[in-house]
Amino acid sequence: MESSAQYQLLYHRLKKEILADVYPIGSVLPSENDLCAAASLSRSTVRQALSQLETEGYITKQKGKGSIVKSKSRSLNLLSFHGFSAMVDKTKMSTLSVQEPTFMPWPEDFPFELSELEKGAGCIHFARVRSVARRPVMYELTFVPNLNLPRFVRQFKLNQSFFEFLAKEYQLEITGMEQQIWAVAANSIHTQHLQVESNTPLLKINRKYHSNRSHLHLYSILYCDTEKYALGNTSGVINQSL
Amino acid sequence: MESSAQYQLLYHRLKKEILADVYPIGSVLPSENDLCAAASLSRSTVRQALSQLETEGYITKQKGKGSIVKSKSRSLNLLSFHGFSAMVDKTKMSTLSVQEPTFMPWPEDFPFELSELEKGAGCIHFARVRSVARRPVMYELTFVPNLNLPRFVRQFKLNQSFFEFLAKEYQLEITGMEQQIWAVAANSIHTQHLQVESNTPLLKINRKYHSNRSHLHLYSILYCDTEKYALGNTSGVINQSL
DNA sequence: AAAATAAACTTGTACGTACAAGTTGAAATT
DNA sequence: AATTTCAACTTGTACGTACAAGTTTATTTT
Repeated sequence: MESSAQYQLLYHRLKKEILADVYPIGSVLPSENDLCAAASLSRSTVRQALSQLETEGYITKQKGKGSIVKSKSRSLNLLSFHGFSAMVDKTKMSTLSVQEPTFMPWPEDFPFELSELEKGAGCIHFARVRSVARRPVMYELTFVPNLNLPRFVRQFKLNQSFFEFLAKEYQLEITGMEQQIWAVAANSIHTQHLQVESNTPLLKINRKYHSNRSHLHLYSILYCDTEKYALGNTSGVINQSL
Repeated sequence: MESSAQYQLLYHRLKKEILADVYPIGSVLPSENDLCAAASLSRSTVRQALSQLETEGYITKQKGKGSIVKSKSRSLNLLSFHGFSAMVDKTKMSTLSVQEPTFMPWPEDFPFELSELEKGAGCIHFARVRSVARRPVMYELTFVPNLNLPRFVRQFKLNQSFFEFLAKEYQLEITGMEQQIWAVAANSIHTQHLQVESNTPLLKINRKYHSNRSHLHLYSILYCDTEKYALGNTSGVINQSL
């Protein structure tokens, strides 16, 4: 962490504590004045930290009441499976390795444009199948340019979170992404991995992730069986008021 | 406009001026000190307005340089068609009315949960087909609760932008949305409107839009033929957890 | 002329004060 | 006991100061 600003330090601390359930969802954070006293900071500085938590969706503030913890992450938004009414139980999710991480040249029909830097570096590729309640729902192909990611092939285990691994091992954070979405008919590869009949409609998503290393992008190709679980996400600033 | 706060007034003024090309994309806003002097405000207040413009994606700030206009809207991200490499020519897009706006009760199998307020109000419904280069690509069903939207049925023309109409007529702004996405096989209704063969894979998207009126939501059901054009979007700062 | 330096900008961080306005619960009144 | 009132919270808005740090332009020096 190289953020030396006081409000950034407080922001990170509060975010960690929210994620660690020190302040569970629905609970109220200490008041601004309490945070001032505890951290020996001015109210302006404390408010700057809280403001960042608010814009990132972790808390909502209510005049007269306080700062209420809203959610523990805003990234569920990007790629989460939903049942028809309730969120899928995370304990029922599992990941199967289809292709262990290997170093290889970029595929010839790679659907994304690559920079010269990326082309020259070659890529690391792996593939996984995600299941919910033992039912395969997503077949995911990931491609990473081999740029300053030492020991990746050996150290990354496919059953762990890819993004968390990148953050912990390389201080690499995902800052944004572009995606394109199609509906396609399942071919023989998909029928095998997703256990669906041929020509079943599948969601195909091509994703390019941007990171805090300006020239390093990650690429994913996803095939999703939405027969039972829809792919859901949320975007923008949503007003609460349950 | 019922925002009496000074920073809100400045925020709205600057936003309008950005949209009106007083400050085109890439240009630099007046410096914070200039804005202070011009509006007789303190720098904190000016910074609060600029901060809001920044989090909403209108400007980026750069230390030492200034506030640079980034984009004129943040909602195009939500729904745009892409060709394989370049954006589709907007002049080739057209809209066909399938169902003119009519007042009706909510459908019995409506896929979203409705509040009691919305249920009681009934809904306004209309449907459109969007085409790119004379090829139908999207069949869109829209449902709006009949809440304080006078003259809607009479005044809204289906070939105009729905969101722009709401903004201009009712000062209604879209602040966010939730969506669920499926891949489905085309049935007889879709084959008719989208001119595709039966069982063609289609993208189905259910959307709930949130607005600046906290109890007013808009609902859309979309069917997209992605044979030729993918549905693309970009999302800003996101977090890990995959 | 070229390079180093300094001055004059810009935004970023951090401190402080004061009061407005919404919420809550205890105290006083009925 | 029920209601009203008020005090003690909470966040929101707005003002001010001071300095740090990045960028650009003008000046001075080489």
